Amino acid sequence: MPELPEVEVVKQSLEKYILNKILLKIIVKNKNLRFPVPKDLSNKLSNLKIIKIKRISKYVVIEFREELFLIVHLGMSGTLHLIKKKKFTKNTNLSFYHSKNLPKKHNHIFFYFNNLTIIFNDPRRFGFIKLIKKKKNIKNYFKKLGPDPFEKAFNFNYVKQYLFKKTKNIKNTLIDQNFISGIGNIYSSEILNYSKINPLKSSGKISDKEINNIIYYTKKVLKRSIDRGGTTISNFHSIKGKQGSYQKEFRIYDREKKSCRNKLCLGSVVKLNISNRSTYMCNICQK
DNA sequence: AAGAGGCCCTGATAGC
DNA sequence: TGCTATCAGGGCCTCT
Repeated sequence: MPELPEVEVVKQSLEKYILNKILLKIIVKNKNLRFPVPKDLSNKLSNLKIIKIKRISKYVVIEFREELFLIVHLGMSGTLHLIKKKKFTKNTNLSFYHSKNLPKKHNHIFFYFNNLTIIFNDPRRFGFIKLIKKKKNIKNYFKKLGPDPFEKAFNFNYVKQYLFKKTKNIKNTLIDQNFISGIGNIYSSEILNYSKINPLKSSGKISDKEINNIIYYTKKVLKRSIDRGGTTISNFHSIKGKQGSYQKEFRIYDREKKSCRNKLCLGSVVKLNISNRSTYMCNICQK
């Protein structure tokens, strides 16, 4: 699930359900995620109130009292699920499953609250959670990340300065978290198609007009996706909680051989392999 | 020292 | 049907 929009949706869901609540305990069923889950996690966090929930790039940061921060990363296949003791309602937010639809396998961590439980599920285990003490260490942990696309720091001067000295292709630069944080493989293709830029074009050769397009469409695409609840693809289970629907609006991603959706363009979608990852582009309008 | 590529892991799908 | 190969939303690490 996890590029910026999907993580933002998860963050908003968590705010709705666990902000200002007290965590009772954590049970770790499988500590072998991307990084081992710390042993004393439950001891450190039990009976502490959650006072803030943030998204930083593709990470969710849950702040507890006593300056303890739980960093959650969903990797490629991580999801959070909600079990409520009360009756499940249609208002139950995105990204959570009704208890009866909880996947049978790969439920690694259980976070217990008074009337609900949050479950971290991740088949591929590229996700992880990490505990950090003190605010200054949070800053330090994320110090290499580029600006968030919605921050003022993501502006023409910044992008121009960053790109002009780079030789690698613009697609790889867009998904480089040290440049901008939050764009991944799907949205990079979408943004470049809207911007009419060939993904293989050298970053240093991107024109001023193209820079403005990248900035404009990055915000536009990500915002639109957040509003649609993010993107849901590769469903492992047919019955889920409410899903994101941005995949219905894909203009280029996963549309190989279909026609380009840009206005007046008669091109068709080509699939490229760039650094061992799929990239989609129009064979006519993306120069 | 920037950039390319391998790798971590499970599951879905395509092709034979 | 049952095998094998390939691919999947990320990012860290190593090598050049």
